[in-house]
Amino acid sequence: MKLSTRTRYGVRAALELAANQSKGPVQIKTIAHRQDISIKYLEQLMAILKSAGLVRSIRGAKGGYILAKPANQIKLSDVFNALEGPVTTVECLENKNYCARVTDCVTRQVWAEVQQAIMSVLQSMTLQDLINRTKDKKTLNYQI
Amino acid sequence: MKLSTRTRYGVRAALELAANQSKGPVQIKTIAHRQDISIKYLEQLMAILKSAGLVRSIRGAKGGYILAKPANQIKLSDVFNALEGPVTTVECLENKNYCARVTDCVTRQVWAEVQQAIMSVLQSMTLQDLINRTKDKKTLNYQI
DNA sequence: AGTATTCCTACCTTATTAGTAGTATATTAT
DNA sequence: ATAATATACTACTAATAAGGTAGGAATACT
Repeated sequence: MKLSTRTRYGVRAALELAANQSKGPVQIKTIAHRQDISIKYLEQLMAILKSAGLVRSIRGAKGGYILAKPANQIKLSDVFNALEGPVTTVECLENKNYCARVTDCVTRQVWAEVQQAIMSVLQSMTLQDLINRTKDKKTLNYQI
Repeated sequence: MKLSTRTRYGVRAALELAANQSKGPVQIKTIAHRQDISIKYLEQLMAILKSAGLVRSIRGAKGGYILAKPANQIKLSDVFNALEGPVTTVECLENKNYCARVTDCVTRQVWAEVQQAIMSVLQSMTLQDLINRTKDKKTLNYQI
């Protein structure tokens, strides 16, 4: 049940944008450098966040990325969903036709509860909440 | 954040044993057949559960597997941990030396909360609880 | 025009998951 | 004893996904 680097990197990148909301677009290379992520890889992650409607891009010189909405309106679950896909611990939670026993399968219920537990945590936090948590606002202290 | 078949199969196998606790050992091939799992693959999963101390094996003819403890003393988190490894959403939760910023990293706190949420669900259920949940005790209704 | 940036798409490498195969070892029943 | 029935052990293989590279096209600012 490990988190993919995709999600971890993506959350960190989103936080970088959140921290710089007032200061205009942030370039991929800046984020990549600050967070120690491959530029080319991050490029792809940003594209995912963009198509999920969480960030907006500005092309060309002096371009970069900005959040598409205020940081207090972006829940961690939004970022998570975009990058990790829906938190579907098992196939049959998404696709009811996956298995005939769906209606009263005990293990399915368990995994559903696990999934719900994860989502409640992630839905309860916005990017802004996380920014507020950081003690030293200048240097965002996360690198996982 | 998908669950591996390893864990899914393992939980189902453990439930088969729980359901047959009073009736002596259950053979791998029986479980494999009932749960539609490859015999050879399940063999390996049972070995993992065994080395985790959750089941005991009886070799030779009329042998098979039984739970090492009463079903109400085996938490789902035990089975999960054995098969999936500790629910470590990120490396630094296990290994504090993994990253220098550990002490006040915001994202680490988030993943820790997620991890805690998952564990509380799994720790709150025993195999017996799940058996009790099944409506029709004869045919264990799970196949995910 | 020139430079800086995102955009797009294809590729590659490595790790993990899921599964197979074969043989050795232990236990029971005959 | 011997045959039959189980697990135990170890190695191999195939498929998939994760993580990352590469190159150039499109766009926008100066």
